[in-house]
Amino acid sequence: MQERYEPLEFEAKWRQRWADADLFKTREENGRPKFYGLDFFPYPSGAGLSVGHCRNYIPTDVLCRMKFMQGFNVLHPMGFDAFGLPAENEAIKRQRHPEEMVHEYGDTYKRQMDLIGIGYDWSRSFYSSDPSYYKWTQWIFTKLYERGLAYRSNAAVNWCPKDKTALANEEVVGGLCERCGTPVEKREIPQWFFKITDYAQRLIDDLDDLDWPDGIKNQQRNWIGRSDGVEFEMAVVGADGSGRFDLESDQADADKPLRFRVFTTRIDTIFGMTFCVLAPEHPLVSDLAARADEETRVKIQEYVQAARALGDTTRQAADREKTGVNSGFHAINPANGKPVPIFLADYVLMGYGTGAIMAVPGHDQRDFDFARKHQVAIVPVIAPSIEESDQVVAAHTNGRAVESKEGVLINSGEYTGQAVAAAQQNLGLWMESLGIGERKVNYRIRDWLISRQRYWGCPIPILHDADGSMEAVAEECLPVMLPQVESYEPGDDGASPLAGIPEFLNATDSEGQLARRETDTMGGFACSSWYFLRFCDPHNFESAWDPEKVKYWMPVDAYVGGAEHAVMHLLYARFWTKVLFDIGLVHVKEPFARLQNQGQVLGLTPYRKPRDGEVLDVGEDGVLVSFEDAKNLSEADLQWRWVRMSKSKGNVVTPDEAVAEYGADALRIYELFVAPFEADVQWSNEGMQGAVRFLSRVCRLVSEFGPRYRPTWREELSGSGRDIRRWTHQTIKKVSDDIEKFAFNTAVSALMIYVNNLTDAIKDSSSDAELSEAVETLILLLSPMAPHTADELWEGLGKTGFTYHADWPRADEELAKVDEVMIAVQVNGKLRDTIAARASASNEELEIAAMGSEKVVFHIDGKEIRKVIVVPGKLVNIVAS
RNA sequence: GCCCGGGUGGCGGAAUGGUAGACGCAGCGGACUUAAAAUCCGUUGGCCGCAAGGCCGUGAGGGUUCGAGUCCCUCCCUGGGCACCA
Repeated sequence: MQERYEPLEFEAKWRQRWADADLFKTREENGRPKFYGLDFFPYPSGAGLSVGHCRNYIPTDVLCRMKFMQGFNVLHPMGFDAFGLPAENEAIKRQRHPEEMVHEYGDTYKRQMDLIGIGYDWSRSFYSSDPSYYKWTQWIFTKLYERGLAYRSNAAVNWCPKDKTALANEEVVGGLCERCGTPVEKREIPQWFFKITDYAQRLIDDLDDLDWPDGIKNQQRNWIGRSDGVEFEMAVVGADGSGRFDLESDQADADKPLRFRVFTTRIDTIFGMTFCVLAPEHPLVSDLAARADEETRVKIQEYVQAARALGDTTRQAADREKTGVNSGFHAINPANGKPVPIFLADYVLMGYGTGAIMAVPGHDQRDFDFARKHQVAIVPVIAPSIEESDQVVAAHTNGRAVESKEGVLINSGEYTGQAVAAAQQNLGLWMESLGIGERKVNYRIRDWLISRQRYWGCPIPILHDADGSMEAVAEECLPVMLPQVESYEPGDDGASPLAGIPEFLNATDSEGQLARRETDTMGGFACSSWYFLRFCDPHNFESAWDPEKVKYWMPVDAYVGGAEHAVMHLLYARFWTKVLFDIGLVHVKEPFARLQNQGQVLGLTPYRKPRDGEVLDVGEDGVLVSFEDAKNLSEADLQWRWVRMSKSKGNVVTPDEAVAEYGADALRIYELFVAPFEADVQWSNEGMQGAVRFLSRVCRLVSEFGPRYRPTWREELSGSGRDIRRWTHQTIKKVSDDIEKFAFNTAVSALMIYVNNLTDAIKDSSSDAELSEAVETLILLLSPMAPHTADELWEGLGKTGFTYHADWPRADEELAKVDEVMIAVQVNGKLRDTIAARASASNEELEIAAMGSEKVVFHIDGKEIRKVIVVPGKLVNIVAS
């Protein structure tokens, strides 16, 4: 038997045996509860896995292994998110075809996942680029199309000039392409969208029932961005401010009354409106320009042109000066009938609300800044109280709007004196009663732009008929196969490379007429929005899935991955699931009942202090240097930092290296133990060494005890090793509970304590039966975390088969109970002594025992005892003065 | 600016309102060794003390409580997300 942890001697052997036994093939036996454990669908990168990625896969594996041993049918699959830009860009760079490339990379991932002992059922694996998979991605697209949830629209979209494709809003961060950091441009191209906005409210509401990290739920709520407010109508009047607009003009519809609608969340401040703003793209702008005098018309047109020319990044920079132009027209404030000037300004966005606002400079900082620059009046209408209205004026003098919702209305006609909340309610009702406006909810989220003008994606299954209409490709004609091509580089013209392939492009519609295929492909997030359903029934060629199988396995019970997907994948997958629920194709409204985000593994990385005048990359305050160069730098110039492992930083540790040097189980134990699951960790060779030591101690304990091991210990328990049995059953409970709640670090800690205790206990030659139970239990509790070592030791005890097939130990609450406890004795809240007591001791007994302590007597000497607090099993606190 | 996290020994971290620092890493002392590595044993928050013991201590300040790392208020630092979204 192994006397120390020597992974080279047995780990590979066990992996081979597991593979030979098909150990991780999904069990679907009747009468067992199910458990679906899933890792985020990875894109297989050419760099392979780092030990950072393992931080995702190891914990899920531990939980799944324990669940299986507890008798669950466990679904623990893995596949590859192979379609999409990262793969295609990599393929272009390497002059390879993405198809063969992703399979090669996927094989590497699989090899590495096997190397660290992850128990995936590979028989269920697939690539999202497999026609047998994307056929059904297309099929789901047609389902959305039939329901009006997939539509084509000419829109000003975010275009990445480097990746040469349109991007979803979620893929644009701070005006830059999330993937390559290139500033995005606005382009008017017909694009495909999914109508996720129809589901905005449900996507917010159903978060409540999910067992997800609060941070992620919050991010989703913020991204969807519900705002409750009032939308109302404003009438445009002549420049003199009187009467309805009916300016004399030779234009035919010049006397048509002009109106526009505004949305506000602060209807309570309506009496403070001193101007209105239209977005430069607002449809009313051209009407106003047409009716304006020559000089103003030119000014308006110039401003609209200038706004259009600005990129989103510049235009939406929050610290930019507020530009704008006065239209010369006015609008009537419905609350007090007063006319206010209408400006055009690009700080108002056409894409949100109505593209027009009522501006209240007294209580909105943006309006305040604009009003100051353009000399518009600022009227305070909210104050802490009527008496304290001067505070508001003082703030304005200091250049600040008062955005607080605390306080009451002032200068607000009959509403003066009302609290903000009441006034919001009352003004909303008043507007509704007169039909001027109504209370309304707006969402920040936009529809999901799904089309990409790229080759390597799932073709959108749509035909453009000769008459200009569109139709979805019929199910029996799916999949629309992505053609095999030599060259697939994207062009600058906004057209997909597929548009240049006549054999693909030309097709016939359902009536046999000539038609043109849609040539855009779907962004990768479409493919990953349903893969968790396919895993339930991956070999189904008749349909996307058998509803019974999905009904059995869904929802995912533990979904594990990085927090960076908080609002993209997780929102899209929830949306698709809801649509499929509405169609009746799945029975769950939410795909992922429980979500856990693992922390990252950081590598120590050398940086050099910038030289004078050196320009740094965005977000960096030093210059990345290679480990070689670092050796030649002076200590003053060199800075070591902990940063996320990545190929480009040169700080990656691969599982291959870690396993070769320390062993797979050591890597597993280290990553589980080093920090809480969700925390970032700093990679350390010393820490790995600690894991090796722990596993060696386990081996030594089991091998030293081995000769005394009694397989029939159950019949031989004598009642002597009470402590041993108590540790055993306490540890079973602790480890089981901790794994369940993703507290792997404390689970390992509990095993370490257990091992330390048992190491002492075997020095005593008695209690062999109790120790036999303990050693068996130790191996089984260790099995999900260090499965190779557990199986090796299990066999060493003379057992046959795998620990994976053994029953998970059950904690006996009676045995876990302590019969003697240490009671803390405090005087005035300060610890003065600890005393031993029976666990069943009554409060009175504890109080008497505490009073009997010499140390306590010393501290209460001469004082009056005012109160004694007894916490059974814990402490006695004597309050004396 | 808004919304979430997080500040505990030299380090990673543990602690249902009830003995702060479990467990591990690093350090120190010792055993084994010709020696080193490995391993094992002991020790390790700070200050005072020969010791017994005492005092201080969970970012800062206040509060609630018999008792606060934990709950409440104010502030500081820090990580992340969103951000001209009306």
